[in-house]
Amino acid sequence: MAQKKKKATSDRILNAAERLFAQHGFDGVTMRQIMRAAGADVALAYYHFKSKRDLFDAVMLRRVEVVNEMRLQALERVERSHDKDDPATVEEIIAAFVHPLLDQLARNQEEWRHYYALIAQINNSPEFGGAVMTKYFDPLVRRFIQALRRAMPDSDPADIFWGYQFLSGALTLTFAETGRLDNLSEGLCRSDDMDAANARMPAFIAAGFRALCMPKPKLAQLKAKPKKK
Amino acid sequence: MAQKKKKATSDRILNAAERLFAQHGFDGVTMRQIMRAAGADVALAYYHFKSKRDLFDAVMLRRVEVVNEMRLQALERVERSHDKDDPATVEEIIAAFVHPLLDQLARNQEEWRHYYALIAQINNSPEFGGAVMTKYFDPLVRRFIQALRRAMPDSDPADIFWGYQFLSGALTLTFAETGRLDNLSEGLCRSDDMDAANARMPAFIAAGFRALCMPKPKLAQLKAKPKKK
DNA sequence: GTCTATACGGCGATAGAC
DNA sequence: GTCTATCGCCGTATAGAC
Repeated sequence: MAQKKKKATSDRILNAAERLFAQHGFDGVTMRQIMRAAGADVALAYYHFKSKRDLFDAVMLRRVEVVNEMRLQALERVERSHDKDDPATVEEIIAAFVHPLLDQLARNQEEWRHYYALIAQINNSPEFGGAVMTKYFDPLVRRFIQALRRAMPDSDPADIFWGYQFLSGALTLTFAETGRLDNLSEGLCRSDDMDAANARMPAFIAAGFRALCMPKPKLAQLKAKPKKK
Repeated sequence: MAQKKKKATSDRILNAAERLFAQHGFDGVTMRQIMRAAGADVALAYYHFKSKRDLFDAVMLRRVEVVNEMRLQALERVERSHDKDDPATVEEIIAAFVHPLLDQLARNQEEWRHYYALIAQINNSPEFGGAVMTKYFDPLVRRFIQALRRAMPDSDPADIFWGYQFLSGALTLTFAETGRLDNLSEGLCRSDDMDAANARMPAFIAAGFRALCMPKPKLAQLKAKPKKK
């Protein structure tokens, strides 16, 4: 029961921290606010997590393995259904990258939305963005980039990296749920409508990749004499 | 000379604040740090700008009219070179939205890069994102969305708004210059290479819009009998 | 316009009783 | 595991001399 209670408390701390970090940023929140929201004393945060920065890392770590595993499995499922003569399409690869995230968010909104909003902030922060995103996500991203390269074998690698940059920005802004889309569309679209995002993003992004990596002149040239470089 | 000096000081404060807000976020910076970087006393910040939040707004305002005016003129130039029978293309409209920003950044990097990085953070922040971006940018954005609607007259308005959301995310992450692209590509691409971004973004985004708003069945139908609607 | 001095509260973090 | 008490420091902001 001591163990059970420990788990419950540290989870409550993580939940409160996740929500508040996502809403106000790392520096926009104090440990006292977090612990007030968690319903426990400040000292307990330091007992469980040692420091504010370590608490932040714990918040990041808790969910990252779950989503990355889902996405890896989605990619492997796509790859298993193809082979060398029939490579996976760009659409399928992008969908494997995007859908598990948006599905999770659509189904488990209350539990996951703050985590996603936090990722959106981190991804665009010069202070954390480079290092934290690289650390937690790039191993998986490299696998997806390899898959994209196989799907577009004559593309310039730089085009694929830039395409990933655009994908990453589009995806994380969708996570941010800032309400701007709601304002702009005067209520026609809602930032938190993940079904709407899910239905549109893979088509949008895949078309972008194709235009970037396989523009029509190149495509024609490619058909005429393949494997030019 | 008193006036001259006043301008010089408040500009130095704005420059220091812009850089530090962009690097660490609004709450990640203190007035003392800003004024140390500006080489003046803390009290002067309050004399010139009244409060930290007002200083932030002044930082935002200083440049926003410049960039929005450039983008508006680029759009009007595009529209003037077309008419009802020959509407502007999606590529041209997106380029008018994106190019002035990236050009400015490529040419005046030292002066403008921190401002852009700040926009990237704001756009993805639940706390400021919705309100601040709406306030400063949405009037212009509405004009671009009207132009896009004219370029794709049979599209679902919701598709255009979601496309804009993806565009906005891709654009601002490119501004953030977090260094993640550098890590991921192992030096092949550089986050601050605005020529590379400039060359790729309009093609990528325009293709995305087209796939979203004018999927092939619709496109064929459109070609078969133009001037529908 | 600029600086000195200062107000008052909240910050992250820890020691130690229970 | 949990709470009380406390440390030393720094936050935003202002009053008033020059």
